[in-house]
Amino acid sequence: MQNAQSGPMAKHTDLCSPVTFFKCLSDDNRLKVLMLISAVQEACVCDLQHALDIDQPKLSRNLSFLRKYEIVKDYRRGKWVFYRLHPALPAWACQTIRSAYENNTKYIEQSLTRLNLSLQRACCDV
Amino acid sequence: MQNAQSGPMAKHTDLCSPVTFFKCLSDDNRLKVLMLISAVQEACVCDLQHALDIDQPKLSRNLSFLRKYEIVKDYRRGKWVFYRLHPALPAWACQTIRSAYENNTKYIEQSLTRLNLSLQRACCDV
DNA sequence: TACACATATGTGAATATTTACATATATTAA
DNA sequence: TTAATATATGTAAATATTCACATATGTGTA
Repeated sequence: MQNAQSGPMAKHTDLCSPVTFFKCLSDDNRLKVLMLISAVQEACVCDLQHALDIDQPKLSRNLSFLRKYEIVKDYRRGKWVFYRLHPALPAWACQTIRSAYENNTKYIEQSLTRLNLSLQRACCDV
Repeated sequence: MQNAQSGPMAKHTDLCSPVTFFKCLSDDNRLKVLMLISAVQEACVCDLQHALDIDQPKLSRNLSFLRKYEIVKDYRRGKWVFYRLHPALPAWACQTIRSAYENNTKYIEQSLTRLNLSLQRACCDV
């Protein structure tokens, strides 16, 4: 008999096995979301959308993915939903995201610039 | 115009963009191979095969994947091929693998035990 | 209540990845 | 040279993921 194989995305039972965690980071938009949140602590959906320059349902899908595996947590404030790294995210995972961010500045640069522009406009203040 | 999307696996030009790196870690067998190598420095294919208990072509495919993106490097010694982390792997990436290994002992435990048994038998000594 | 804005989700098609099996290549020993 | 062992790869089918579009839900305001 063989070990468990990679197969489909892990079910909700093994929230954040290491493979599942890395699957969360293995998509361009998801990784950027995590890097951005790691950089600015929290961001609302519309700011992330500006930063990544992707359509709304696509971002929403990726956020839903990250939520499902408890990598991020959402906080609704009025009309807006803000995202942060999940408070229960293990330290090593948190550190992995931080270190990916710090060591790949070129990769995230443009998105971060856009995010900061969007934050300055403060469209989502409560 | 939208940014580059996740799309197919990155081509050989962007060796080890962070997304590509995490894609390498987002498969059960690949992640285990990397953890094992991180633990014992180097291992030959047949020992990895025993450790992971998967068929030979499947392991070979995954090693080929990791080789392609320069996460591991192969060294032939006689009939056997040994794998190590690639010497050019950036420190942050190396540290990410190490830390995934150290913080998920339960996940890799069984494979590591099998690997050590296989190493004791020393079937692949030159 | 009705409307507008922000965000999320259902669904099928498009696309990417993995698997399984057969077969190829490299090395050593007989 | 032939055989045996170790490892790699071609290929098509199976499977998983992502995309695009339409639409749904939640919240504040007129």
